[in-house]
Amino acid sequence: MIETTSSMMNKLSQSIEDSPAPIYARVKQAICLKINSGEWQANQRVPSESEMVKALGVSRMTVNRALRELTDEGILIRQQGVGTFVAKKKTHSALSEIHNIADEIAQRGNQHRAELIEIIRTNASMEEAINLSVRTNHTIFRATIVHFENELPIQIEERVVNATLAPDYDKQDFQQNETYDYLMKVAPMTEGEHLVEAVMPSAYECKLLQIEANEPCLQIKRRTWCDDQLVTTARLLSPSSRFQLFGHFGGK
Amino acid sequence: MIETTSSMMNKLSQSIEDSPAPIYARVKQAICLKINSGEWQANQRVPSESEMVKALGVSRMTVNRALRELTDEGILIRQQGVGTFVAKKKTHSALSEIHNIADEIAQRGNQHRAELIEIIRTNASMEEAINLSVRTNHTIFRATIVHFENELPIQIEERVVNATLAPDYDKQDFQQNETYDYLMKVAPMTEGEHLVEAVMPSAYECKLLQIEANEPCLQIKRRTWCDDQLVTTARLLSPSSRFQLFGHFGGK
DNA sequence: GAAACTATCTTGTATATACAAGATAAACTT
DNA sequence: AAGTTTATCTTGTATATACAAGATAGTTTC
Repeated sequence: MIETTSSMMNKLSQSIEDSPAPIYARVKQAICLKINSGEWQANQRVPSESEMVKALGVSRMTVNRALRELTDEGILIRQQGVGTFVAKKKTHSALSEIHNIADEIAQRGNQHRAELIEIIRTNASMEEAINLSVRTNHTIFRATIVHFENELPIQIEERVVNATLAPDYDKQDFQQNETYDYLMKVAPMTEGEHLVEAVMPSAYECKLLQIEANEPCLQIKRRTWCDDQLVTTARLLSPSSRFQLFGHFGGK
Repeated sequence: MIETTSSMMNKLSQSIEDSPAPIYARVKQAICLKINSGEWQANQRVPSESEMVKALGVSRMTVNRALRELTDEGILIRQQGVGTFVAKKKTHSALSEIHNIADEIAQRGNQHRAELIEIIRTNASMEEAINLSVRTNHTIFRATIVHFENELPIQIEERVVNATLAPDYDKQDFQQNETYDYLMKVAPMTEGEHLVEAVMPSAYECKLLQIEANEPCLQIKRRTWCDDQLVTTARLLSPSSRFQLFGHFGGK
């Protein structure tokens, strides 16, 4: 069956019903929904601007902005005189998916164990708590955890958690690494960023990691948000001999 | 001396003289020039849209597009009802994008220069040439390049290139970093992977990078393919004080 | 048949206009 | 003096209109 343009637009017009978001953003959402649901496949052509104008009842400039921004974001590909097409999904680096070291270790078939060194509940800005230039004056948890792979220390986790969003963080079982699942449950991460550096560990950190003083470490600072609210920040420190980051891009 | 708005716009109007690029792009360029030259400092307020309209003789929507895109790119910060400000310069690299250090440095508004230390054409397996467990028995180029940001060494690039796919690699201008464009031209990368580690540089590498012997470095090993053929492998070494990896996921 | 032209589709840009909404300082009221 | 209103600045969005320019299919011309 050949899908006609009108059938392509079926639910598109319903999905931009009135909501607080601006129109161009709703148009973007509606298009993303079509793509993510699989209804609009990669390389497939999407309706032209004028068709969307007719179907959605908005002006062409509004549709144009939505399509242009999605093109900038790599979701669509446009060619003057030809049309607009769904871009192939970019497989971005596994770096963005290593949120949970326990899962990674399990995936390697090794045994994971976490050791809670310290956890405190305090009232401090996130900025004070971890050097990532963020301002929130909430009650926070500050935890230090050491992760083991087959009883060998592989990572120090210094985590700061927004206690307003995750009030029961300290009641989780740290040894079984329930903390990650708990955080995802109470405040599913919608946005995040990380900073990767090479650093020399302090003497105390060397002791925790059971490494020589001259071994460099990979440090990952990560911040994750849920709907514009900072949920948690983390500083992850791993000795280079036991931890590497691997990423893959392009291809299938 | 207080800088008046009119003096802020002095050369701005001259710099968008007619050229092939669209007007909004020329407005963006002119603003970037002001920022990169240091005339508009970080956190400083820039002229309002209506002021730019008057000064440049273009419509407000065109100025708005230029400012909006620069905001999306993290160059500017806008606040409704208040104004537009120069954002603090970000000194990190985007991890999700393909690495071309020259472009990244240019994007930061800094000057890039590359120095070719050595290039040889030889017959060896890629596996021998760089320790990444890859087998190809082709003729290869092996080059060592040092990249400078504002005359400060920021990265050592040890590159191995498949000479069958890129026969004229050694004829490119290394100082101008034509090599990246050349590789993309002869064998557009369709797939790649990278491995990130923290390492201690050798004495020779410290000398090339002009750093102390105890400074850890971020090492990125990268392999890129074009249609299942290995095009090039690279080992990129950057001192932690001058180079960080940055990644962003989720959100818009 | 081949080349040139044309109509018509597409996206890309530029403009004027309009109103909404956030922020701020001055003016006003109590 | 303290709070309220108002005027006015800012950015944010939505629209209609217009023309430019790339691509393509069909038509005409030679």
